[in-house]
Amino acid sequence: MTVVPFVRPAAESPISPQNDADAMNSVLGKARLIIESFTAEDDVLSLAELVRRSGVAKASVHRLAQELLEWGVLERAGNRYRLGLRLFEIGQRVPRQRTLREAALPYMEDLLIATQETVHFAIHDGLDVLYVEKLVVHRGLNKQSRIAGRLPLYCTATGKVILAFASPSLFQEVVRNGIRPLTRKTIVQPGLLRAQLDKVREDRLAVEVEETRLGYMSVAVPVFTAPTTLAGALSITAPTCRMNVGRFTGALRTASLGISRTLQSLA
Amino acid sequence: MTVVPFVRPAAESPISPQNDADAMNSVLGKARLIIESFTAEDDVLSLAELVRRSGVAKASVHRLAQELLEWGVLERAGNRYRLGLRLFEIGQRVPRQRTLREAALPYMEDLLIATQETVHFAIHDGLDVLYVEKLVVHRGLNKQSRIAGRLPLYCTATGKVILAFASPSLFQEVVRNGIRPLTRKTIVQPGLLRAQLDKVREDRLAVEVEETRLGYMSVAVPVFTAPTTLAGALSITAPTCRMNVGRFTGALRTASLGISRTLQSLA
DNA sequence: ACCGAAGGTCCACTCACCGGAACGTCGCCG
DNA sequence: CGGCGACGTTCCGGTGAGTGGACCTTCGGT
Repeated sequence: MTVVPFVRPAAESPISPQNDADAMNSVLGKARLIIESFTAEDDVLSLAELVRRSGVAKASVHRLAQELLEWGVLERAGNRYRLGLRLFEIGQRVPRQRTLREAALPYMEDLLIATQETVHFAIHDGLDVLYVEKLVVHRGLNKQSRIAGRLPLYCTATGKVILAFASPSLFQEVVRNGIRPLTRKTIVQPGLLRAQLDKVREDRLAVEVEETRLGYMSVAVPVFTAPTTLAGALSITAPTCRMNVGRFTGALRTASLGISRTLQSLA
Repeated sequence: MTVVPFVRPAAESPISPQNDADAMNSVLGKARLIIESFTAEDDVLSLAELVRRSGVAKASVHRLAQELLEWGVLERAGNRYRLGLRLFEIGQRVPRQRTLREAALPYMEDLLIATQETVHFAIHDGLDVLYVEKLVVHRGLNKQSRIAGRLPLYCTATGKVILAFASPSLFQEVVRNGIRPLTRKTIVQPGLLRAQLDKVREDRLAVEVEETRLGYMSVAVPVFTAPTTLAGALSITAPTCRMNVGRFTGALRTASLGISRTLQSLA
């Protein structure tokens, strides 16, 4: 059995300021602590591990787990627990995600075929980009990003698009929150970043060069629901050597227009 | 404002036997009733509508909604509610769905390119198939199936695969539960269905001809995690006139083997 | 001005929830 | 073998989180 350290990193968690302070004297708070004990890496947890991670009393975890089990939000795996299918099912009903995905997916497939590189569609959530959809070409083994994964706004091409078209206060908040470099190429000077964002707004195009991961770069364009309102950003990521900004930008622009049109027609 | 009838259909709901009987005297039960008030069609609900649909007292719905709002499980849209992004995010962490999706998606893209028809990956859940992933070619406007959507086991190609390789008791349960035809071509005689399933097991191939929707048919093949254990089923759906069983079967078999290999390698 | 229906708030009662403690079981080690 | 620690599970009495009826305000229609 894998030994798990007592404290969770809890550094990147954008969930809430009071992580376990007063969330505990409400049933929903406890349920939340239990459910959020699962991560993409540790997806099967024993009761004892749940107790440790959530900080909820053992008897309570046990009782709540039974109830979540009956609901289908949790499942048993041996005598350990994992998140259940019902959660996936409900998660797919989320309107923001569903409409964007339905509109974007066909165009993303076109992009994938045309470029043979990884395609992302990301939206704004807190201080991160949240990947709503991602398509990879065969054997592109990248554990870097995953669907519903998060990355900072400041070091991704999609994030720069979102920052560029969002209110200036978001940029300030990002700076105030601190820019932690992911690679030695990550842009950490707020002034430099701001200058880039001005250019992004003008060109309707953002680029990120090995700022998230060495050896890889991305290009992103905005996707609008209405002429003024940004829905999200569409990007292509490729090894720096294979990147062809000009060609990819054209393909991205075409796809972005198609998605915008689809979104507006079904609104 | 749309008028909503007081009682929900509640016919197809595989959620639970006691729909609102004693689920109400537990916080989680109430939260469940509230969350499951949202459907793919009615995805934005007012407080009053939530009260009507869930059957929970107004003050309680209000209080719980605030808490779910803070969590991000619900979002506000004006002064109405909808399911929130956090739910999508958590839903994508569900292991069963995530590993299958990651393994299957690239091969499904190949299938889409090769056939230019709708591709489904479905798994078994209760008496239904649950679509884990779905790819459609451009402008294939089909509201019939959607990701995380459900259809009965007995009238889908994927469902027949699952029935064929599951324990016989599942077939009995399906029959006992009653076979309601979706079209006039849906097979309703248990004997006939059982004979088909025997053939499916032998051929490792299932076909459905306009049994779900007139004008459309599907072909499905099994996907195994281990030589004995079924992971799910992979299918292609097309208008009857365009269907080419022979060619599509070959493509499906290839993809199925690829997915199986990927699944086994990362297990 | 009146009405009905909506969202939101209040508050005293009470029962669902809590969690410490105890129990049965497993695997490990001396 | 027998003791030990860690685990999953169950029990039960006290209590405060949760409850929901009543109430207030706002808004749109007549």
